[in-house]
Amino acid sequence: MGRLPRKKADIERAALELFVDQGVDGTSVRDISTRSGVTEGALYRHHKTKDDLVRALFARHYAEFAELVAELRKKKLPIDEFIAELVMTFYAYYDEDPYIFHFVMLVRHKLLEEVRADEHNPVELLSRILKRAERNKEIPKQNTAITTQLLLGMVMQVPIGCYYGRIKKPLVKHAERVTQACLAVMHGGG
Amino acid sequence: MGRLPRKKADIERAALELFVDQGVDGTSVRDISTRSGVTEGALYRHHKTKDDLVRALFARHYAEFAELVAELRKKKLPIDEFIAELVMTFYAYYDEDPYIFHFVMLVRHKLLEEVRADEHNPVELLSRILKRAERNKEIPKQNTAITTQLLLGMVMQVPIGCYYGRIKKPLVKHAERVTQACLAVMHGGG
Amino acid sequence: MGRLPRKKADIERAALELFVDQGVDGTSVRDISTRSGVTEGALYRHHKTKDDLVRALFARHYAEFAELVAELRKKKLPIDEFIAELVMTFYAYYDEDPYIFHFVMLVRHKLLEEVRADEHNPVELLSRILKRAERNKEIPKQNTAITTQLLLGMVMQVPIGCYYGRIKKPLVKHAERVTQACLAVMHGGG
Amino acid sequence: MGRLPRKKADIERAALELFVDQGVDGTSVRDISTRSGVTEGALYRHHKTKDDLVRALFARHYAEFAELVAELRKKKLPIDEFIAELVMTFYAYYDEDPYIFHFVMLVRHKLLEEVRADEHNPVELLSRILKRAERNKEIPKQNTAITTQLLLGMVMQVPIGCYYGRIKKPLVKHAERVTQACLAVMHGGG
DNA sequence: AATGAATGAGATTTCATTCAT
DNA sequence: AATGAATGAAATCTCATTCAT
Repeated sequence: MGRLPRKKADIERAALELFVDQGVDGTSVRDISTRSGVTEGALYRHHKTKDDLVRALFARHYAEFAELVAELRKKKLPIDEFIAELVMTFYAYYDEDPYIFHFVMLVRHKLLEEVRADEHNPVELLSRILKRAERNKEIPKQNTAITTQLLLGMVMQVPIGCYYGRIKKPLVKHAERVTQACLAVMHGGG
Repeated sequence: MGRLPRKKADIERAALELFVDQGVDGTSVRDISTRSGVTEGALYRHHKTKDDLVRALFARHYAEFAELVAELRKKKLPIDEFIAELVMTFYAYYDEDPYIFHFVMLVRHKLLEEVRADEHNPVELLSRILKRAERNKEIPKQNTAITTQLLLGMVMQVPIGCYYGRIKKPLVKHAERVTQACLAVMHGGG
Repeated sequence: MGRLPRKKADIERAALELFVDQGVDGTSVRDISTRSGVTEGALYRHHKTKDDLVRALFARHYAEFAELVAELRKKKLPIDEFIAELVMTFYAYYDEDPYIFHFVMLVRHKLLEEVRADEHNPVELLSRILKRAERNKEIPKQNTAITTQLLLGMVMQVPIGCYYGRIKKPLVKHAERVTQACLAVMHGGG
Repeated sequence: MGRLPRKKADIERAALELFVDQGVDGTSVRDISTRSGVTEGALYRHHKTKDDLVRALFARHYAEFAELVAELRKKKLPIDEFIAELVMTFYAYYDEDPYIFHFVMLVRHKLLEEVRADEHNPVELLSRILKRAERNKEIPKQNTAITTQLLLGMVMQVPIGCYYGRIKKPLVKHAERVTQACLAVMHGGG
């Protein structure tokens, strides 16, 4: 066997962090190689292009998160509990590694189209959950498309506020407040 | 007799749209010249550098919006009405030209630091408004930093949902629902 | 207007000569820029890629030559005179600028497929001419596909021998001998 | 018990074919490893460098062919018979493995200088044979340098036509016609 | 012998900016 | 004001070769 690909992880971690801190276009392959202590060429053994690296990171972490959500769905919880657990799961995930969250946020504009139709897409998923809750009379009749965006906006903005130092870590401490807000919006109707 | 500097406007419009669609770093001066039908050199007649063009666009549109907000503040409305009008103003602004809205969102990370202390900074502004409302007992005691992010998240996410076709235009039609959600969150305490 | 593209010709000439002397793959863009006294980037204003430069040079010179042949065809000469003039035209062309000839020879493997079906393709053309001569009883019945290759081989090999110093310039001095050989092969039948 | 060094053969065969199809510079070590199903590093177990591989292939196959020609010379045949046998030998060689033929043609420019003085060099050889035939009055007085190129051109062009599908395999079937043409050119004088 | 990750030098290409026209 | 060729620096990517396993 050849050498173990010990530096692959270093490259990917450096890339992830730099992408978050400087943007994808703002990060050169040289930046990545400098930060990871690996030569530029090494990146290309593991990923065909820089763009491929971005896609691979996105796909991996997006899949990871989708897995968490899928597990949660299997429990068939009532809507309120589902939201509570979703927020908690999400924020625990964030607390463990904020970079992953911010990276996924950062590139989803470019790459999400590729998984748009995917039912693991969190937006799509939340939308379906809300529609079903509406049918089940768990929540009042409403424009669920809007509600989806409202909940999403709340849940996702708090980590962003955290990144900018406006919200204190750890996020899980705020999960209850956010959940409460979500329930208020959901049940408020419209 | 001086005719309008139409080319300048063409350049700036092309730049604005490309920046939104491809990102700032993802848009070359050549892209701008191609889309605007003006040569590359011409850009430098009107803006010292590409970065200057970005800043000029941001400053102009951000100032425009800040002006709207400033007018609103002068009215010294009760918190609920202020939120209602803010959302409405914001969404009317979006409906008039979504590109401007998305552009401002896009570059605020990079450029807002320069105006961070600015009280027109929407985050800062909303934060202050909420703190005062809390002091005035208009809303219950709460972690206003969190509430700020929650409201912001809701208000800003809806236009994004619109960009991706999940929400129907015009946005002003959804202003009431969003306002209602904001009030519920604000008054819900936590 | 902008600067005149004065250096475009320099770049193309340098490229042509280097391609012949070192091969296409053996010639770097830096080589071209050094020899032409122009920066590397300049090449990319006039040609999208290095490969495009190769194609442009080939297309231009191939077309030039095809034009010569087309003119010749219009004269509707008897086969012997046609061959005589073709060889003479070809060698005069070579004497004027040997690099062009060698360049076209060099890259035809890669690029000729794009013009394979083209009736301006000299191989195709010669083949047709021979078939018609056969039908007109100007030459005896034979495998014209083979004869085409035989004539082609003779006519093209002499310039190559010239390149390696085995044949003295100018080539036109040898046109008669080559013509004579062609006629012998053509009329020899088989 | 030593099993055959099959991998070495696989590498060399893959290299040979790729060199012909894509050129030497146009073929990377990685291409060779992919096509041969052997890893990149393995190549360096058998050949010091890529260039060494090229030289080894050339030397081996050139030597093979030179051997054939040497045998032929020993027979001291009259010029006409010599040409006939040379063409036949050459084409049988081609029919057995066209890739070898094309490879030798491809790299002879670069590598033949090392064997330029070599009397097995086909150009040199043919040239000497013709000069001697001229001295022996087997053929009329002529510019043998030109005649050499003419014969060479014919003999070599037919395999090329075969490569492009203009001539049908096997080549040995065309040997007689080519020989006949060679004799006509040789004896035609000039 | 074999593997394939990693290196390091260099190739091609991009691009904001300058400048002769 | 405008043009677009040219620059120069830096970006992305390639690739023969080495080396730890």
